[in-house]
Amino acid sequence: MMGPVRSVTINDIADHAGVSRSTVSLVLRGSSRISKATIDRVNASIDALGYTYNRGAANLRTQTSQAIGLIINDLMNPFFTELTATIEEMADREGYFVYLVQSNEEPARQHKLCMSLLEHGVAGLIVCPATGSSLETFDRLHERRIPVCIAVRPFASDRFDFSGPDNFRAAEIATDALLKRGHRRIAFLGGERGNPSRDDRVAGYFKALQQAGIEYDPALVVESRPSRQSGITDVETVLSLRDRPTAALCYNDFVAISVMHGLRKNGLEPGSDMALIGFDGMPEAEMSHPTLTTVSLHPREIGREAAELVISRIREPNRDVTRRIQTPQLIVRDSCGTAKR
Amino acid sequence: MMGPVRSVTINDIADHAGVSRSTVSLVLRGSSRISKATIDRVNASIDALGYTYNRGAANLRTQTSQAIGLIINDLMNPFFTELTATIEEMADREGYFVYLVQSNEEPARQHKLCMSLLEHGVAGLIVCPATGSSLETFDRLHERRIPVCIAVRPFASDRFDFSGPDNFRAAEIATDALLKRGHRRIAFLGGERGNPSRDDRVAGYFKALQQAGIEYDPALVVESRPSRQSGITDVETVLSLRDRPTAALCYNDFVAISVMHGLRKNGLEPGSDMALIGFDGMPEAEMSHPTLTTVSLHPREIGREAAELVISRIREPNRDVTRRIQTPQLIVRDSCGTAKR
DNA sequence: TAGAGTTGATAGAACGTTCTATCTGCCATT
DNA sequence: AATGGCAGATAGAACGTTCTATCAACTCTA
Repeated sequence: MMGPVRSVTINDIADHAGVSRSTVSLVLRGSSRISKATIDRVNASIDALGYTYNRGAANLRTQTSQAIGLIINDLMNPFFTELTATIEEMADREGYFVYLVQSNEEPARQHKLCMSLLEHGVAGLIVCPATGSSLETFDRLHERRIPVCIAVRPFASDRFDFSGPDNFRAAEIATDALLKRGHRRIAFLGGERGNPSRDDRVAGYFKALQQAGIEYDPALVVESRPSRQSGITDVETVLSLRDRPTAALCYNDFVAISVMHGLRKNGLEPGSDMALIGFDGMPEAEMSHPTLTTVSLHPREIGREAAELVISRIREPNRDVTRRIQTPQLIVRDSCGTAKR
Repeated sequence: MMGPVRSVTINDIADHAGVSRSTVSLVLRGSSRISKATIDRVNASIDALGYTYNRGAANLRTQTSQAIGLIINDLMNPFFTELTATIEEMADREGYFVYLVQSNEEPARQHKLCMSLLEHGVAGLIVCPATGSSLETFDRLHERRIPVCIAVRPFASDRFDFSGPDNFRAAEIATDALLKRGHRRIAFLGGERGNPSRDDRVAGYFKALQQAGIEYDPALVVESRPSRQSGITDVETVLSLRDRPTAALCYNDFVAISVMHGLRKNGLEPGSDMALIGFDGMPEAEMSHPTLTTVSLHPREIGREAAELVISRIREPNRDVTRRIQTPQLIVRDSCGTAKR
């Protein structure tokens, strides 16, 4: 019936209210140099005509933007959604809007998304680098001089601000907790080589073993691309060894929960037959059975810092590069062998 | 050190390549009316100068946009993230970009987000209405004549396209499955009155009971705002009854998993001591212990249809309003009483 | 060789804002 | 009565694109 209505602009408001375009613009931005009477008249016209502010046009004129791009790896992972939730809160509070996208851990897609976000005119970017990220992407961002904060995984982070967890320390803490409970054969299940988070965790695990004087057994470190099922095969790999481990670090909480299923599938009880510790501290960990001992990486803190960093760099583009590292924290529950039931 | 670099524009490219602005614009859009030689020259200049396309300026000129706004209730809920993932895939395939935001089930926030998305110039909107949504929000959208698809929960959906599950049928299916297994006292745990999804499910549950000749007992229907813990108190409410239920429908899979914890906390075993069925069909349901019987609402299908509907309406604004209802599907696992171990 | 096409490229206005500079009254001061 | 200052409002250019109309240089045809 009705064709696409030509949108109501600031000019229409001006005509309707009998003032100039400039005046309407000033009213919209709450200028103090306009009289109460005109303000009221303009606002009345705005209501009457059903006006929507065209932020794109304004951004074009002012060469600014109130959007921040956020690239996460996986929307389905609560660690990233918690991170996202905090970033959105912070951004909102500061008057920014978040364009959220997921890279699916694909560097090519990540590159495309970065370019797309630039075209969409973001004022800054928070990127959780995909495993296998190419330097080219970040070179491009750097030469465009766009404020960027790298989050969660340190990649090319000497040139950009960074907010993330201390993965090395996290694995040390977890390994120590298992050692303290008397375990000598401890596996590390899941994660792919080349993913800096995973590699740092393996390094921390190695260091803790070494300090306890335990020889490192490569057969106990199982690599795999994390999925909802991967933990099952990961744990079966170490169950097939002559000398089985009595405990395992799992790359993240997802893997840990899937390892629980793998154990049950093989007639073993998670927690008592094999002690388990995950990483991330996602809320679901508390709802698993047995409840999951995990090293919380404080996604909300990481998100808060990342948002702060990118916003502060938008405002002050030339300040020094800064790194904010969150200290991880062990949350002891039932899966690490102190089962209470 | 370096101030904010004035961005490279189409004019700079034109100067560098020794052609006109119009020519560069045509090259960017892949026009066939430009000679191979000029195309190459222009592309060379684009690479040399490091140009980024300003989509905002183009949108202003063409009065179009390739962005679709998506408002979901809760980023932390896998049902919505699966929905989102499919919508993003579809949008991407059709050349659209998704602006994703969450309403946190707050109508006021939802209203603000709608207005904000309009200002950011989306071509269309997919909204999963928050519980307690005000009609005003949707009136505003309607008078602005912006293409809108309502998803998941039918609200004001006589004026807008809709894609969602058949909640009534879902509850009938679930209730029948429990009746077939011999249960007579079946509870309905979680969800808030006023949430159309929940109300439809309760109605379907009621209908199935009625058809089986079972009298409806209001004490078995427990209302609560769903959270990661709410199922615990929900189930404790019905455990305190003289005549306890032997089975329960849970408002969604989250609630169901939390109900499992509530049962264990009270010394009961989920599945054998109380049969449980959830709704949504989220991937975690397969990873719980016992594995969760659930009615899948096919979030991916709902997302696919929603994306199709909004894109088709962007292209053809005046076609008739359409509704796409997904038929739910029971996925039988261990929690409904057929435990195999 | 004049006219008609065709191919490739272009000038200038337009999209909806904001910014800079300026203007009009009015009041107070001399 | 002339001057200065101030409050409130405005005209016109500008942001980076695309669109409409037009142009210049060829090639083909009769």
